[in-house]
Amino acid sequence: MATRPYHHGNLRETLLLRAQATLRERGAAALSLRELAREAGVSHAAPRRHFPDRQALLDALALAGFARLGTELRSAVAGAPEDLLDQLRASAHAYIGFAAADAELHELMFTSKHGVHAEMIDAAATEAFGVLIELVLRGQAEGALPAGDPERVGMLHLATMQGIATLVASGMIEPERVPELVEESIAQRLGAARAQTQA
Amino acid sequence: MATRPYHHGNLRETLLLRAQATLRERGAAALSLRELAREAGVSHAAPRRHFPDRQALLDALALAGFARLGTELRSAVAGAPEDLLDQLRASAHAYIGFAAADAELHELMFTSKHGVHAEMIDAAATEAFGVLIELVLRGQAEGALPAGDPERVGMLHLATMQGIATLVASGMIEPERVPELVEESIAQRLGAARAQTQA
DNA sequence: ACCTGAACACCGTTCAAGT
DNA sequence: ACCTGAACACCGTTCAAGT
Repeated sequence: MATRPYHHGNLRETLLLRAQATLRERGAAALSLRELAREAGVSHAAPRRHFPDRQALLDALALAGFARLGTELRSAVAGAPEDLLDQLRASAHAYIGFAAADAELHELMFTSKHGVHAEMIDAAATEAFGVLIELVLRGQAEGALPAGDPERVGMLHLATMQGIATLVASGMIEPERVPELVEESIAQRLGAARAQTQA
Repeated sequence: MATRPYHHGNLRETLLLRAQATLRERGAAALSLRELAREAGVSHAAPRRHFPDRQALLDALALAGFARLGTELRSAVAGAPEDLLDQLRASAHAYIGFAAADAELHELMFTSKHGVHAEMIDAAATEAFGVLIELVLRGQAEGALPAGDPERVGMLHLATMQGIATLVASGMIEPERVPELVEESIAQRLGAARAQTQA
C-alpha cells in the first residue's frame, strides 16, 4: 500500500484548485485555509508556506482570474468574424459572461484591498484587458469609434462592460437584457464617432 | 451615579452607527458582531435580536448605503444649475465620489449575495437611482440624449458610472482621470443623440 | 420584548520541532 | 525546503435563563 509522502509535492496548486471550486460554489466567505488543508490531507499549518495568510490566497485567486479572463477575451475575439462590430460584441459577451458564471471571483478581482499584491494584480488586469484596448484602437483607426486619447476611450468602454457585469451579478439587471444593453452601448459609440466626423 | 439600564433602548442604531465607522476604517472583513457588542457595552448575544446573523448586519449597511447615496445624488442635482449637462456632470461626480469615499460600503452594496434581503435592497437601489433615470428621461425629451427605451438608456448610463466607480476603487483608474472620463462619457451620449437626429 | 452567560464548533496565526 | 502539532486569541451561533 502506498503511504502518503511527507512532502505533498504539489500543495500550492492543489489548494488553489480546491479554492476556486469552493469560491464558485459557496462564495469567498466560505473559504478557509484550515478547510482547504483538511481537503488536501495536510496539517492546518501547511498552507502557510504557500499562502502566508488568507489575503494571499484571495489575491492568488484574483490573479488567476485575470489570467483566465484574458484567455477567454482573446479566444472570443479570435473566434468572431473579422468585422469590428462582431468582435466588440463577442468580447463584451465574453466579459459579462465570465462575470455571470463566476460572480464571486469577479467580485474578488475588483475588490478595493489587495494590499501587498495590488501591483501584480493591476498588471494582470492590464494584460487581460489588452485585447479590448487593441479593439478600441483599431476602431479608432477605422474612424468607427470616437477619436481622442485611446486610453480614455478604452477605459470608458471597459468601465461600461464592468458596470453591466456588476449590475447583472447584483441582480439589478436581468441577464436577458444584457444583449440589448451591449447593442445600445456599441451603437452609441459608433453614433458618437459619426457625429464627430460630421462636425 | 447612573447605572446602565438593562435595556439598552437604542441598540440597533448604536450597532449600525459603529458598524458604519468600522466598515469605513477597517473594511468589511473586520466587522464582527461580538466586537460591536463589546463597543456598545452589551453581551455578545444581544445583537441577535436586531441582526439574526452577520449577513443581516451587512445587508442593513447596504440598505442604509443606498439611502444615503440617493440623498447625495438628489442634492447634487438640486445644487447644480438648471442645465442638463451640468446636472449630469454633478450626479456623475456625486456617484463616483460616494464610491471613492466609501469604497468598502460601495462594494457591499453591489455584492452578489444579499440572499434574503435582496428584494429590499434592490428596491432601495432603484429608489436611489431614480434621480439619474429622471435626468436621462429629461435628456431624451430634449433630444439631447439618445432615443429608445428609457430603462435601457438609463441602465447603460448607470452601468458606466458604476464601472468607473469600481475601477477607481480597485486602483485601475487614477482618481485624477475621473473628470475626463465623465466628460468623454457625456460627450459620447450627446454625440450619439446628434447622429440619431441627423439620420 | 430584550438581554445575559455558558457552551459548541469553528477560525487565522504563530512557532518550536520534526523529516 | 517543507510539513506537523500544540497553543492562543478570536469568531458566529445557539439556548436556557434572567429582567
